[in-house]
Amino acid sequence: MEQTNYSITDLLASAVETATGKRPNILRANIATADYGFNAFQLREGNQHIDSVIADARARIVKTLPQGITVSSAGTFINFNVSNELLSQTAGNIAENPSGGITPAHDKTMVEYFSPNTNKPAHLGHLRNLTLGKSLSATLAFLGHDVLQANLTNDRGAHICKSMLDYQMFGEGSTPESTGIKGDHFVGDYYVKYEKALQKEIAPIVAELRKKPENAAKLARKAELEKELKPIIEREKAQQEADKLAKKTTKDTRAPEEKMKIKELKKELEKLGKIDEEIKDEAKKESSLDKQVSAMLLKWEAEDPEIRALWEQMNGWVLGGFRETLDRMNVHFDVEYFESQIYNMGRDIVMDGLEKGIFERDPSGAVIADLQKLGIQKNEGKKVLLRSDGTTVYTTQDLAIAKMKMEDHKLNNSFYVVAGEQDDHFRALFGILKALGYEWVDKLKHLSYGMVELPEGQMKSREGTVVDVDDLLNELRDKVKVIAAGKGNETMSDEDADKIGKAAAQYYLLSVRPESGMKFDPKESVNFEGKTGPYILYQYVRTGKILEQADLLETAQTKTPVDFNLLQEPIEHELLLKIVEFTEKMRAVQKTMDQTLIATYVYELAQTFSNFYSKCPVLKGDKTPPELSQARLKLVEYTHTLIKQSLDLLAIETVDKM
RNA sequence: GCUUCCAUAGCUCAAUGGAUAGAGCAACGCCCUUCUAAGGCGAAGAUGAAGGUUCGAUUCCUUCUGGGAGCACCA
Repeated sequence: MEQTNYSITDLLASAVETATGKRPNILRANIATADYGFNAFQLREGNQHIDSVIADARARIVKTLPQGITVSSAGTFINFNVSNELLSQTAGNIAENPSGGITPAHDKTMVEYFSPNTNKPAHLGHLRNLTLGKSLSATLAFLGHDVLQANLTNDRGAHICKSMLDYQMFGEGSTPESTGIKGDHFVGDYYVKYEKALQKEIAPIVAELRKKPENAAKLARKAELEKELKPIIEREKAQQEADKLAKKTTKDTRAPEEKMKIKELKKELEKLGKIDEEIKDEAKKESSLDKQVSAMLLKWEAEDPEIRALWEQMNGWVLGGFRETLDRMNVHFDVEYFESQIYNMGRDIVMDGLEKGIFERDPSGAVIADLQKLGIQKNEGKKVLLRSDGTTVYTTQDLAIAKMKMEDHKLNNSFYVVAGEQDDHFRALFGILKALGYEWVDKLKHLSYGMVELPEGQMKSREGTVVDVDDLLNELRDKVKVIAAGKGNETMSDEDADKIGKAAAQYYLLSVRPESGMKFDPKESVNFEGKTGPYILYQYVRTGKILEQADLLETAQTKTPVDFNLLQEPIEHELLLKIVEFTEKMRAVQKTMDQTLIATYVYELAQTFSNFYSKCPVLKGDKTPPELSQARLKLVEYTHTLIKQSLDLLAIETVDKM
């Protein structure tokens, strides 16, 4: 029985392997005259001349190629052309069964993402996290994993007590219901108010501290340095800009001593730059508000009924707010962890490690892991696992959760979707687990992603420069409605507008490699034209519309086999090649776990389709004969299926009308 | 100071060690009597610097320059 073919590159690689004994890496051709190719250097043995390698290989390969494929060569490449017949057949197989060319994993895999704090609403960083986590989960499921989506809510600690304290003082019994404010925003407002009150309280203390001779001296020196360096830095910047424009590098003519001096001054300024923060931190020690927060945290830990009741009430509000946002993003977790329930766990793991001599006890009584000794990092570094008062820290809990996850759910893989700020934390966590001898540690993976930055720089909740997820989604939804109305569509539902707006945001966030940071300009970043979510949805709507009309027209389904040789337009060939690329892309995703590959692919597919759409009428009887119409209709059908499939993997919802 | 990530077109981003480094936005010029112009077509525009490995480097290695993030009793 012949095996169903899902991959042209498989066919090609196998043919070459049979012919030459070597399996080359087949790429899509970069030139117009060929479809696929590989560099013949891959076949070379020793110092054989490349031309004879090519001639020899071609002569052999031509005998092993399946029907519908021809071979040629150009430069150091051996190239192939594939018939539309064979491409269509493969495309049909993929559309029928998109994961057919993938070896399924049969793994049980957990994806932990979101991980919010219950003191403020979700912001843009969380949206990148949600988008990546949700998409990773969908992709893993497609690859055959049995996926458990998990969330760890950080619902206790000093930061939670801050909003509690402020509410206790000024809340006056108001609630999200009584004020009409969404729960997470309601609580977040108290968190912000607390921070403001704190700044106000410490202002006089800060003023006093600034007068202390040592601080005053530092501050004066800082001002002096700033004044001195400002013109120099401005000149350097201007020079760099000018060089960039002129595409050259101007030689730095300053004397070496001068350069050294400037460098040292810059370093000194950088150190002094922290003086303001240091003074504030010192002032906070005097703050009655911060003392009250600490007292409240102690009461919480002692399970004081009044504090616990307030905590439960406020957390309930926040979680209710999160639930709304998550529902809107279609995120549903299978497993929910709460820090309040696990923050005390992990002590036994640490004590066990201490007994075995893996950890050490600090003179102060704290238990620490020496990261250098454990071979986790080259340079000096220590991590506290139990505080000197015996209480646990973040790392302690994470040791416990990792173990709990692996053992309770018998996982084959455990992904943590967490921002790159915590790269060191995960390196240490995994290293410590390895030192403790847990053999499953290799199954833990940190999917790290970069910060989302605004044009003004990093988002800071205290400075009110955060982009709130709910606000952003609302703005996008409204913008979509305005655009739709401008195009004559006055009746678009809120639901569709919301889907299109979300697609814009999600696609933008998924179009950048996770590890790199990204800039987000609220005014410009989320467009609706060009390489965007709405563009892809628009092409999807077009495919759907054609298929719908075809259904209406062809009341009697033609049973004659479709003749794909009727497809003579270059763009039809290109579209087939793009459709068939789906399997290769998914194999790459399987290897790299990088969903942005899918984002790129689905855009290219949509773009190729759009080109096809403008050049090749499908259902215009006067221009397109029925047989050709039928063949083109198949291309539309395959495209429709694979855009939908790809968007599913990105966790982007589709609409039927735009 | 140490660790780590990054540097590609005016801007935002692509490119498993392979062919002429791709897109989108912005700016310029065309195309709606044609399945929805949130569209299509055209022209213009780039690998931070210097070395090294290789038949071949945006990709790997070293140094430099510039940016982000992190550096034990927060999470």
